[in-house]
Amino acid sequence: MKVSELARRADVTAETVRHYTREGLLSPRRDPDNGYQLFDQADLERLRFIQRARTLGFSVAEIGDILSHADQGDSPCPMVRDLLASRLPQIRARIRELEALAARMEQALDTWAEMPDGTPDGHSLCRLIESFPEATHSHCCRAGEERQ
Amino acid sequence: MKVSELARRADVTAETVRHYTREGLLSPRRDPDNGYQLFDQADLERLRFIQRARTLGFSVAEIGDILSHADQGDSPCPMVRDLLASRLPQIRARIRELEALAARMEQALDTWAEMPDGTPDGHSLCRLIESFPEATHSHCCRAGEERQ
DNA sequence: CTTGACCTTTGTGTTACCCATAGGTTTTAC
DNA sequence: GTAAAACCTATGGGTAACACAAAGGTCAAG
Repeated sequence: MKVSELARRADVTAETVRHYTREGLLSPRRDPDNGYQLFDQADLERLRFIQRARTLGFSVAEIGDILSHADQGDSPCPMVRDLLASRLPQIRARIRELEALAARMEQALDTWAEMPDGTPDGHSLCRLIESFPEATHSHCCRAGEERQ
Repeated sequence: MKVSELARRADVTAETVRHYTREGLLSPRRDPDNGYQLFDQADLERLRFIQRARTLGFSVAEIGDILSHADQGDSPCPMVRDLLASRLPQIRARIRELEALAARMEQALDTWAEMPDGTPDGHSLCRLIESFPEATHSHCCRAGEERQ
């Protein structure tokens, strides 16, 4: 099957398939006539494996390591477990950061509900934000990013 | 003051100051002799404003909008409130995603604790991940990224 | 006068893709 | 039979918020 068919069967975009191929996670044969990439059933299973691993929080690079380990006949399972175990506390920390962010946002909205809109007077840019307490050096907190 | 001093006073890196300057959030004077960027007290306050806004989840581009609004004499406060109000549910959604991710990771680790490490036999890449149920098309869930 | 500490600009890397371009191929429809 | 639609290719640029390295100018101290 060609790129688009593989992509459809795994419910990803063709671009994603090409991306994984570029990164070496998939290695399709080539049609000698036209140079098209040809995937088989094993590639589909491999792609589904990649998707499952992604939902477990593995990066594409990590999955590449896992796969090439497995391709060489080594069991990647210990690596997988270690990666997961070390990632989990990071995820938990990230959740706490975002909860703190949400709390700050809510507190800000509550506080500001009672405040007038300040027209900048040259001294204050936006009293809403200026009145907000400076994060007491929490070093680990980044603002929330969102996708799409 | 020069870049490094401003950075030190606001507890950010000099690179961050240069970044904000490149993006137009800061507009230092230039020393006519050597071309060095010169910041004053107002820039320091502006930078602290930027930091507070960042902890509230605003992007650098959004803060740029807020600041140039304010610089033109318009009150940015309604914009600020709207942005925050629309961002908050996204943050909450992100938190739910990460909690689901953490739960999947824990479930995987629990399940795998009782499983042997599988050496790949050509059919299974890694039983640990292959045994993991495929995320039932949750479309909105990305794996967790972390910083440093 | 030479370190060393600072400054400048420019360009590259990070993550996981998405999108645009330009052009070749295959399939379908009239 | 041929032309348009739908697919394929490779390449390069964009995203967010910086970090970092390179190559070179500036400045205070010893």
